[in-house]
Amino acid sequence: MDSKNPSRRPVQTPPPVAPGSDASAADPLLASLNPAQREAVLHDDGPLLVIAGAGSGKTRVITHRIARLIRDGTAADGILAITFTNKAAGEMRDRVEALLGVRSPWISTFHSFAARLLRRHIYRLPPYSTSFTIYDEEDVEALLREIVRGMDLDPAAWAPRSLAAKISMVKNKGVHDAGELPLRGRYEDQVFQEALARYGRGMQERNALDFDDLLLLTVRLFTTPSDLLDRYREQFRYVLIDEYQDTNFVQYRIGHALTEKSRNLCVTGDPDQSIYSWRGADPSNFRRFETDYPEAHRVTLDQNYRSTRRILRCANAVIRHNSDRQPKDLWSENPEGERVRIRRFADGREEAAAIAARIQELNDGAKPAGAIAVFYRINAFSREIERALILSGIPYVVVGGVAFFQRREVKDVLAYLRILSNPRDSQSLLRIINTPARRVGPAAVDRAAERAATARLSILDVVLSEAHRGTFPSAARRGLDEFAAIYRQLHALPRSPVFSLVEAVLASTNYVQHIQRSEGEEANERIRNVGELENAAAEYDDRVPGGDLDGFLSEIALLTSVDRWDDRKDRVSLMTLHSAKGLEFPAVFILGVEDGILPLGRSRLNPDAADKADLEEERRLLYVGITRAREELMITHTRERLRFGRPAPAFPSGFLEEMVDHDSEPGIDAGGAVELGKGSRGASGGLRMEVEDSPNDFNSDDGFGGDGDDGDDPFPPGARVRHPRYGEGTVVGGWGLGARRRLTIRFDRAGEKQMVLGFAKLMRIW
DNA sequence: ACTAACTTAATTTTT
DNA sequence: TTAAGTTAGT
Repeated sequence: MDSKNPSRRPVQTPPPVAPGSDASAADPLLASLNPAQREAVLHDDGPLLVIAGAGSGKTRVITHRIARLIRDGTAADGILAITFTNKAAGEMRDRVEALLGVRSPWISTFHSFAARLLRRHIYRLPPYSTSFTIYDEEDVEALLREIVRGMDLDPAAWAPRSLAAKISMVKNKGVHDAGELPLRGRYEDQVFQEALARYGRGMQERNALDFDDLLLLTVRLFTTPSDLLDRYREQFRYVLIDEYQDTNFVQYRIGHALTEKSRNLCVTGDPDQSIYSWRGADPSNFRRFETDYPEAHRVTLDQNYRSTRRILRCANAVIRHNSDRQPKDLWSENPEGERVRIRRFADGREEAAAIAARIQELNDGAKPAGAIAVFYRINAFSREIERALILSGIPYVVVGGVAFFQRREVKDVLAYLRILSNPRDSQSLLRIINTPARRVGPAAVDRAAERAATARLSILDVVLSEAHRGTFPSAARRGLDEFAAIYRQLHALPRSPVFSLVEAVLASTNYVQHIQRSEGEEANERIRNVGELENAAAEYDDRVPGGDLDGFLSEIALLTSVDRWDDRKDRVSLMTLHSAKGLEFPAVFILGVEDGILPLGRSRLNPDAADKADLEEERRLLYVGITRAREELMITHTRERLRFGRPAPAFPSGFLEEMVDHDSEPGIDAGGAVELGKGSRGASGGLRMEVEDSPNDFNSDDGFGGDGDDGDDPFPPGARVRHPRYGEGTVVGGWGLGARRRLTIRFDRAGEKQMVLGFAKLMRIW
């Protein structure tokens, strides 16, 4: 974390000086490091593997190592450092510069590195050209939708989204062309192969790359015979890769290609924090590293400087339940700290209100809003907490969520810029050819696409050509004329500053007026967003000397969800657990820790749905969340959750029971749960969890509401319920526990039915 | 070709 | 609940 906000400065205390290391102690780059950290910083040539637990000062090690390499004679541009977010890259750059007062080396994400490399060299990989466009998910899905239509496939069975995911998975394994797919005879495989082939051709025609292409084509640049790889190997004497547990195979190959000769690859990470395997990340890259670099030196950092001991015990207790891991417990010399609070609420509203209330208390104490974060598993859960914070007048910022650059109005304006940059980007062209509306409908678009195909021209060429345009019906023709005029006017402008280009787009299209006309209440917000885009362009012009349109477009395409987050402002930060990776806050709230949410899916009622690997990744996600907290941690769940606007019963996550550290004194406070807690039936589970205040059913045998008749059962016999299909009825019996509980319900009209609580969309009436 | 009214699907997580 | 996609009427 950056230290601009004093409330979030790392709590690292200077560790004791290692015995017999006077020389080291005198070195300012080593003075504040513990022996293991020093070892990593001082390690000279050759591969280095740093297993760094949460809060163990990993970033410190990396920055100090870079600084040391430079001080000891390595040229700054002889070092390449890869981080997980652009924000982390920026902070690392600042830190290195602060340590040495020199220009920092090349630090960026894999994707940004690849984009920069490709801008320079992609001409070697025809038909791509330097002004390629980076497609985001939406662009990719739009193209796939077209392909699915073109292949006459059932759009339900071949949803663009899952198709995109599948394509990405394949690419992450290193397959780029359909021809490289292992051939099997199954119909689905053949269809997939054909779709992939069409997708590849479509992207090439458009001179467009998706996120995976950036990496894959970089590998291809390096493996296509030329002097290029040698040149970069020569340049990057040292390569460092952070968050190694979340790199994929293609990224591995990039790192390996660069360092196969020099052997100077340093990787840092923590297998317990691997949370992106769904995106192709492959933690076995650690193993691969040790195979490919058998001489690697290994350093483990397990002293935590961030969290209180209670928080750490909670984290250790959770992660210990993962079987697929090397045992590793974090330890700390930090104070014991406050108890970790686990709280249950009736519904999301109460949960949010309670969190807001606690935040208020913290604000009144020593913790400003900027010291506090709220994490959730899915973005949709930000709503309720936002509402509560607004109600309490607490300033907040949602990190990530619906990304700014994905907003419709922003993408429209960007589409004008993209078609300027890359005339082959027909996806962008089609987006704006009739936006603002100029009477160019689907029929005209189809026709233009057809003519383009037969004349072997781009659609833009057809639109720009007087001759082709003349063949359209008069209304569409006038619209196309108008578009062509706008395009020509914009095209004549210089490619920088970008700000002027944005202005020109807005002016020539009357875009703001268009918003006012077509949008109702949201018009103002959308206009504000367009204004923010102007700011972003101006800011880019200022910050990047020599930057042009291409640079601006690739930068915003590769922004990570935390990149736009200004952590210097004093606001509560709201984000997903995924976005929380790498961050830390004095106080952390994790909400919605419920079965089916965290772990997401249906693991408890339906253990087969999520396999063990998925479950363990969910557990790591919680572990990441817990270990973000420095002093205060509160974890909440509810008994009822709105699903698609309808209330549905919710059950505590199985992970909650795991938080108890059996081997040491209690660090968890599961008491004080509001209302409802009528007390548990017999705390028979022994010392499962220390509960101080009003005990709730954490103490019962399974951590869930029982099968009995007390206030803990959301649907006791006699309860009246409503079902969307069967109408109203009365619960007459039940069997089983938690979400798996089977209820027998006598419906007034439909008769008696058995249903599983977790699946049935039941609402209690009284 | 455009608009308004309808249906329906979606919730992982993100470069 | 909400957004996006579909259909029917102008």
